Amino acid sequence: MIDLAILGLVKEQELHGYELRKRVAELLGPGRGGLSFGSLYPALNRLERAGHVKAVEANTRPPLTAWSSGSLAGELAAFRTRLPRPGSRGGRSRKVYGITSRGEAHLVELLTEPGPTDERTFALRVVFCHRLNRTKRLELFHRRRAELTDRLAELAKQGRGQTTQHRYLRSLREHDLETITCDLAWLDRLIADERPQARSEQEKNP
Amino acid sequence: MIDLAILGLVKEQELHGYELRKRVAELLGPGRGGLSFGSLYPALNRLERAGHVKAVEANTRPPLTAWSSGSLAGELAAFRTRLPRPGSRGGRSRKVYGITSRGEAHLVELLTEPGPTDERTFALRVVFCHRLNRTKRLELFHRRRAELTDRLAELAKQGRGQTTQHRYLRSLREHDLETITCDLAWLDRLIADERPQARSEQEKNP
DNA sequence: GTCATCATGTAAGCCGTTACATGATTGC
DNA sequence: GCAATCATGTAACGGCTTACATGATGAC
Repeated sequence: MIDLAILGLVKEQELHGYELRKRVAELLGPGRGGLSFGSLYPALNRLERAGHVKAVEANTRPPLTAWSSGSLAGELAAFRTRLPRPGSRGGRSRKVYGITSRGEAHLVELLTEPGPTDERTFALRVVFCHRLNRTKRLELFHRRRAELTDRLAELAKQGRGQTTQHRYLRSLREHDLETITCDLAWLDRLIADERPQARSEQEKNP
Repeated sequence: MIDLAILGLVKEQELHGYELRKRVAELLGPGRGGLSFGSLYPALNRLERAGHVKAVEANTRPPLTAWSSGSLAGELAAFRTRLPRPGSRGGRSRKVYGITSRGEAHLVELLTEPGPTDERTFALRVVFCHRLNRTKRLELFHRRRAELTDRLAELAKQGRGQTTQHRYLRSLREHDLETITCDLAWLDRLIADERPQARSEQEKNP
């Protein structure tokens, strides 16, 4: 989880820990919680030792990396202004990290590897899935879809068994059903949007 | 979390660890994961030391406790049949737990105490909220509702900021919005159903 | 000069998991 | 007799949090 978040973000732009934390929290969004320094900094050191990221010189002009279309421009600006003014002092207290080629490969692995995935991780995978080619991306979506239909089946199985659950359990199960159905519809939208013609349609009408 | 699950279940019926695990998994439902023995048994011992549960003699005829209307009857039967046949041998290898009055008080605390609550815990609280009076139950629902509207506000705030997020992040955010809205609608249904007249209406038309 | 914020880290602990060890009972 | 399941536990480890320690920079 944490590795995916870090690699995905430093691939987009060189960052230091403190800023990284903010970005992760923002990326995960409200309800999926944040990330504490106590886990972030050790993770960064670990990734550095593993050669997935490397410390780079704090760059006054961070490279404009490829969000699809100059997105995050406001934040890039904010990041720039927050840099120490050029002549303030020689030493930098911040440690800015960039991704290595090993790190890029690892990022793709983290996005691709199968096995059951929790909500947070899947959300991050979606956010960074533009790093994959369409085939791999569709695999990601379809694997998730299969997982959800399995849950749906299990839910239905449970429902057939005990008919006389009490009020609140019944209500919870109904809501579970709703939630999974909603998630499936979202996935189907994501999958449908991968059809090339759909994609260009969408770009025509924003 | 684990304490809530254990106390809630043993309050309904005296149970041993192995069976308890199954019930918890079933209660949480697919997608919210299960509970390993490695955490369950230590938790039971801890709760026993704390006087929240006590080991009782394995009872061939478990007391019919108050699900609203003889629910879970099938499972009670299953539990009964799985008991060692009366004359098989004197010793029992299973340790059956029942709740104590201290445990009952603690259960209400766990259902009532404020502070941010994760999905699993809230689900369990809903399942066991029939242990609370209507006032406390409504407080539970309203606290959750407030939490969700906060998230909604934060989501809206984020959306106003960066207009040019890329495709997949935008899609994720839209889905987050959908999900929270759906959760809120569910809560509103739960809250509405607590109106006395609504409740009796519902009992008339099942 | 002092207070908030930025910035990096370590240490202790919580809560859970997997893997292992052990043995009784049941079904065939 | 043997395998599957029932049943209880321990040990090691994982991943994350909180709390603590430290210090630079900027705003007023």
